[in-house]
Amino acid sequence: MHALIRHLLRAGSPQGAVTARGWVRTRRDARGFSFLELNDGSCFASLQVVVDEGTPGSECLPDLTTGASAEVEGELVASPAKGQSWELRATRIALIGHAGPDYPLQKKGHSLEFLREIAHLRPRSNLFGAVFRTRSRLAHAVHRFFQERDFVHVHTPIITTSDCEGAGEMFRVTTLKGDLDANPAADFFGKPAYLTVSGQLEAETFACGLSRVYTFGPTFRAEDSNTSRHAAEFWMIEPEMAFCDLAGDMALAEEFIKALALAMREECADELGFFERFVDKEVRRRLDFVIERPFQRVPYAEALQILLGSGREFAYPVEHGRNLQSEHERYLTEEHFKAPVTVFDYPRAIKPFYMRVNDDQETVAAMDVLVPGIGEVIGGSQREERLDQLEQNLARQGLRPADYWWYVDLRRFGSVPHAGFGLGFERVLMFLTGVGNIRDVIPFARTPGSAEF
RNA sequence: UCCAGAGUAGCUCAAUGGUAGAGCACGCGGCUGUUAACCGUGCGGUUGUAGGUUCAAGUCCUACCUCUGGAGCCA
Repeated sequence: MHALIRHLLRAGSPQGAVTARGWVRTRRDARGFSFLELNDGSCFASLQVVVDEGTPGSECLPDLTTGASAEVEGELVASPAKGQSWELRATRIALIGHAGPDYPLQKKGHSLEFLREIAHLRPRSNLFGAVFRTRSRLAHAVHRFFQERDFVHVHTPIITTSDCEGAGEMFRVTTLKGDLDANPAADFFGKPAYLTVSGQLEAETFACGLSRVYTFGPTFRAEDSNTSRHAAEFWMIEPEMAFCDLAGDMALAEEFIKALALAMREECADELGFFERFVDKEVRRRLDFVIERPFQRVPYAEALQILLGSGREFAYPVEHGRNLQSEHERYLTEEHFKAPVTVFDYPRAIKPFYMRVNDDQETVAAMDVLVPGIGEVIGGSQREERLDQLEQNLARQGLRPADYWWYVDLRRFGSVPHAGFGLGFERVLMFLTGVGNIRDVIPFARTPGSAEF
């Protein structure tokens, strides 16, 4: 394989006879020679190529316009000018792929909205190169975090027949034509099927056998929500631990967030510098905040007292039995505690059936991790492991135990306390990069009315 | 889905109801170990779509489409 530019730019000494391949960012012509900026996406920087008049292949120079692809052989030498320590002095140059004057990406910056319309070309821009290198490294960091702790990666199904999981509207998966509800038994799976909204219930079955598991895969919500934080298809990470209570769950969640922030700071340093300069000046400060400040834990009831006693006027009233609003969450983490915060023991009435009922019968062992700038990044709970209590919870929410027979079975055979949480990968990327729109941290966003690519 | 804002050249944006402009991109010429190069010059338009008001609409009115921000739902 030819050398990637990131390796060439890390050279410790001059090198003869190297080959670089990439896309032309810009060309500057001087008397008797030309400068080419060649970028291959392997790192943030481009390689400056110097092409003398008469170099073999230099007759293609007029075609080496912004966006064209090229191959350059030459010698890597120390650059005599400022701006780069190494440059490639070409001994042979060739055009690989032409890019005409209608190439949409220019040398100057583009708006994020415009780049979304050319999502097939935006990987060639500085910002999206940085975002997707970051996404790749952090995905790796996610796996490393769990693998180092003996978690087993489970590929939970994408297609599910579990309706009403309570996590939002679902996409129907069907091979039927016409009226889908006329005869569901004739459908491919013999009953209505959907794209998964969560792998949690399936992950619980594996935790109750392999002890510690996690999922990391695509998740689908058919909600007609049009915001900078929602996508119809996104990637979710859901660890699940047997023999674990809420305290253990919170500890893992806090450790996980810190580990990702640390990975961002240490393994994506170039990209972080770019995000800090051009995207969000506060991003590094937020990372340091999460890495260095100890997490604060506060029960929901106490959080309400803090909010009520704050003397602050909130747009939404603080009321027992209601979910905390984004503005409430941000007050707690940014102003009151000035630290990342884990709120736990939420009212039973606002949480789903699978969360474990506390002894007070009023609250459940649920927790949300809040960070500055974003609010909630993780939601999780200890699961209800007692058979009678789970059946009671299902009935209370109008669900039929028969529809959850295999989930209920876990409580009949060797049931154990267990707990887990869920975290949206794109939401975390937004927090770590400072990028403000979820459509810009996922390669090809699926949102209502939009699935072009 | 609700509320608000926006839609003018390839891109980013100007334009009191009265002759649609600039910068960048692109073409041509010049200059230069250049660095989002620079200087000159040229090209570039069904003003989102469809109606309406008016002597006259980019501008005012109505509907629709698309995008953005916020809300709800949530991850």
